[in-house]
Amino acid sequence: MRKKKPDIDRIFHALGDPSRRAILEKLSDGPVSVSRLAEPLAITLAAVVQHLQVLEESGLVRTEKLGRVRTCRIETAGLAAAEEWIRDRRSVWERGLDRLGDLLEEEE
Amino acid sequence: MRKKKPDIDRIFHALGDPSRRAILEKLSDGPVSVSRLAEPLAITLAAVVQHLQVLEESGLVRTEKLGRVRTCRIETAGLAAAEEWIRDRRSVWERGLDRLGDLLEEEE
DNA sequence: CGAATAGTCAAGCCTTCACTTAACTAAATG
DNA sequence: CATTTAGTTAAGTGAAGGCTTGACTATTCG
Repeated sequence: MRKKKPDIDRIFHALGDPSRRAILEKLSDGPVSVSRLAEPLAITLAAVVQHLQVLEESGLVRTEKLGRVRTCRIETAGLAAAEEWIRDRRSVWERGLDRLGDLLEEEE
Repeated sequence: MRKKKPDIDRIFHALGDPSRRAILEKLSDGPVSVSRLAEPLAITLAAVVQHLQVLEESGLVRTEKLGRVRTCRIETAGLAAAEEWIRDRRSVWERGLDRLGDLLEEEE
């Protein structure tokens, strides 16, 4: 059993919120400061900071503070983990489809 | 502007819950009845039914009732949409990395 | 220096959410 | 027919979640 999971639980929880996904979308264009991130978002700076905390704890975002500006960037490893989880579910299922309605169980 | 989303919102919300992901994991081995789905899950049948509703409304699962048994199966299109969203974020980011070869250090 | 800028922290407020219990319907089985 | 099996629905509860306000800390600028 592999124990070294990049916290799939926190990752998917973080991805579950639309504001957080919006942040990631913005961030995928490149590193952005917190207030710049907040600008288009119809919510308070404070709220953005809270989302950022969740994103950082889940490993989806990395931030770094220089002077009074905190710069945020996407951490691809987190996204990759989520993508992998999904791909796994899909591929197992599609392998199952090869049976084409057969009631035989798997092997392996 | 673009309205043609396969309900990314509901999909990621659905994926955000661990019980729901457990259901999907089980389902990726092949179609299963509701009560069989509930068996390993430390929650009530009623709770499972509710999760199933969320999963079905999000398009991640399709169900079909024959007699008194409802059979559930994974709908790969939903998973594919989520996977695509993630891949998009990643690829845009990685493209950006090519342009700006700025300083970034991996920490472990 | 004083003022503006960029964040941070802590309560508190609602709303949403997962889950339970309990009462109920419909189909298979003895 | 009576019972068990499989699922459905409704109502309620407690906890978590997203967001706001407001007070506070650093840093940069005129």
